[in-house]
Amino acid sequence: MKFLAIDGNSILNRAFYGVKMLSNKKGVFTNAIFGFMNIYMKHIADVKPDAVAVAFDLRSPTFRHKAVDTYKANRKGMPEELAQQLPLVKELLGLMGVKVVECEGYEADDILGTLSKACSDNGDKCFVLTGDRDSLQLIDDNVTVILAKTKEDIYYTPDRFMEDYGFEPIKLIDLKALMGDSSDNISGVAGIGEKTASTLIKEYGTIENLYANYEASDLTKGVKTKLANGAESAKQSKWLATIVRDAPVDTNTADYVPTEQDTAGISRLLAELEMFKLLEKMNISAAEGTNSAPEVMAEEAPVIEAVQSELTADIIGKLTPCTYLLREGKLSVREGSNVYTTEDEGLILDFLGSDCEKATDDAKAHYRFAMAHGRELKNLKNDAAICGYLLNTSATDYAIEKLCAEYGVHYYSENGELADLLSLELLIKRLRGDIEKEGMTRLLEDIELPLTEVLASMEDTGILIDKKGVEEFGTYLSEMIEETQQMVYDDAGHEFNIASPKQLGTVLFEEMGLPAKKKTKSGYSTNAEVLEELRNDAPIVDNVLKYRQYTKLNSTYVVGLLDKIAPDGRIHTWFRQTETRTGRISSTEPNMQNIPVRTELGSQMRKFFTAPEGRKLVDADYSQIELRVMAHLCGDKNMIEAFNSGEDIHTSTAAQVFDMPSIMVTPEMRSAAKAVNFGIIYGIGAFSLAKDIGTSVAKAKKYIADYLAKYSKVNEFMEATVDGAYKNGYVTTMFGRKRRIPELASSNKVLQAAGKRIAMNTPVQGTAADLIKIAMINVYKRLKAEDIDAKLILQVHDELILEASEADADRAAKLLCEEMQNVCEMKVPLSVDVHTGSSWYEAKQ
DNA sequence: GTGGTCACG
DNA sequence: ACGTACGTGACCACT
Repeated sequence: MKFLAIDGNSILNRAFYGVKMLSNKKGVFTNAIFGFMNIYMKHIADVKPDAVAVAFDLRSPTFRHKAVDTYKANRKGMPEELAQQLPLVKELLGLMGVKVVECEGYEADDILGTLSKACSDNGDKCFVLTGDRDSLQLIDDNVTVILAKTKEDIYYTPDRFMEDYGFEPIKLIDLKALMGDSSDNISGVAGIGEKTASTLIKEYGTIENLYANYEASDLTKGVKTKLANGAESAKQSKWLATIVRDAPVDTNTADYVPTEQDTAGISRLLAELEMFKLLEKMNISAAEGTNSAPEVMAEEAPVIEAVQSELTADIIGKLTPCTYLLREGKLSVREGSNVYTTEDEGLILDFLGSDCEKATDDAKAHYRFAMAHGRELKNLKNDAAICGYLLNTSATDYAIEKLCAEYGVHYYSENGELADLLSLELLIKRLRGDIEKEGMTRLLEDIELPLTEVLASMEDTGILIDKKGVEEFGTYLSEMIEETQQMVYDDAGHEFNIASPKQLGTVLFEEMGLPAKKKTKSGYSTNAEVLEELRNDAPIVDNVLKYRQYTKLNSTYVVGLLDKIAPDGRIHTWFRQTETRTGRISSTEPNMQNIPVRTELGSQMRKFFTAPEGRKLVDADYSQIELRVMAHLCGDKNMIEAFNSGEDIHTSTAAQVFDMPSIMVTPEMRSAAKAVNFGIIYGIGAFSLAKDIGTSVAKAKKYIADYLAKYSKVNEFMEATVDGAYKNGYVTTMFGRKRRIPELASSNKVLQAAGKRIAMNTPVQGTAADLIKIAMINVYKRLKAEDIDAKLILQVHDELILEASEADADRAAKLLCEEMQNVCEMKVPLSVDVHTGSSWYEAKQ
């Protein structure tokens, strides 16, 4: 038989350090489990074993011998993030029918030693999977050690070992006895390192033989002295380095044949851990575990034998509150125990436009479907994806099946295509209850759900783009790219791919010998910040920067946007409402929230976003909304006063921090104050501030200290927010939006510091997001109510853009400005700049 | 699929 | 000793 023996601790450890930190919404870390399972599944597939054992350490204080109770004492204790994953891996393996082996007083490699010896004695083939080279001593004709490395695995057979080490595997023990191993507290022979030890073992084989013969040998005097002094230590080290092969564990290999796996249990555990990809990989449906999930009350299960019939116009008129789904042109509506279906477009539109209260899972798509046909979606009362998002802004996917698994809601996989619909009703009930409990009902009903229709309308309307203008700009850029590229080649003396950071690094820092300032994981850093510093050192640098600018504009904006022009000549972006951790919306395909504006050349791009003949674009943006939100949230008198004075906020900050009248503030002082203001919003750090304004860390520290002294309530607010985040595991915005911060539970200082900054930033960024969302809803409603010929078309976080008829443009601008300014009563005024023009470029002036 | 880079707020 | 400000999305090279 083929036996696979796995060093659980070693593999889990490798997985933990090799996979980026992951956690589920409850803050349970999962990266090691994830990595372990990937390694496990790969080797099951490769080895195809008949029997499997996973061994774990279980050491008692009386381990081995009192004299060596410091053994492995200096090995770092397991970090908490890893420790909490250990029992979960064992549980998972148990559910999979795989035997977990632990033995009081023995380490995992002792168990592997014992099992592999049993196999070897039986003539069974044994594969030992580990990340630890110590186990290579177990290799023999029947035992192959698979050494798991970061990039690849090495299958160590006796031949392969001989090739690498030049002696037999068993002599690895002798090698270690000489050279020692600090991580295992094996002292070895003082003064003998890997090189000498290896030579000695190749020559003498074992330490016994070495000690019997070394005195008469031609070894140097120094080595002889070291050996003589270390004789006792060598002997003890050999004993320590020897893996036990007779631990008291079950050595009947037949007992390790995996038993049947508990698919429901696996599904429940992995859903809890939010490891859906793995579940898929294991060919288990995410829904399988939920039928027996403890949270599900039997009476909550809906009637499975729903009466199915064709939807008719007659039924539509009589529908009471219902849930529905619209998938690939097929509508299914559930009302009580009835399910109605239809593929008739007219009926579907009639249903969407009916007065019946509705709940679904992707309302924005349905609004768009209705709008595209000049119809409406009326009385939409709930959306499962939006609820799922509000309850956990960090998930990647809010599909019904996953939400069911996550919230322990019954999922009727046996009911085929209607499973989602049957489950949706229960799901909505559950999610709605949770939203209520978490105090987010108003956020859902007054902000997110109404916003869905606004976003749908914005997507549906789109923005006109001057295709010809963009193409001409592209032609110009192509010429410039060609020209700049040639100059770079000339400077370098040969052609290469300038877009490859690797090749560029070689050219700049090796061939041309420019000073490398920063390194990335994979080589030299060549980003703009680094190149900017080298600008005066060589002409190639300037040309590379220009090349980057031109190619970025061309590929991302010219080519990228031309690719997205719809038949109506407009760009219809997708606004994502369940994407960001903070509550902002995002924009994709194309991203209309990062159209260039900061550079002269880049901003030309905005000239191609236009209003059609007879219409105008109206653009309004909040000024320093996040700082104003901060002033409101913390209630600092000085900060509020600064905003109330109507003076430039950065000048005002400089005046207060440097304690002088505004008129004395120099541009440098203002710019430093501006940087500090930004830093405050991001969760300040002296290092980054220093880098940003090009000063010393010490000076940056003083700026921050002076700032926080002047605005003491800001300091108090930040501290209170971070404290609350530690206590609750989440932070909230002014309108009750929540974001969980699992980073704060980490014992990794860097991660925890990042968690603190997230805690400080999210209430501010999130509240600003709440505010503009409310403004959008109000603007949308008023434009309709007042019958103004204008429509919202874009949102860029603190900026809203309307397209209006020339006749209504002024009214629209006034309305837009009013709604944005008056969106909410605050302790500071909200200031809005509004402009009108024929293009986005003009309207932003 | 990941990392580097760069566009925006 | 190490990394270094918050939130996004797109494109390219490379594995």
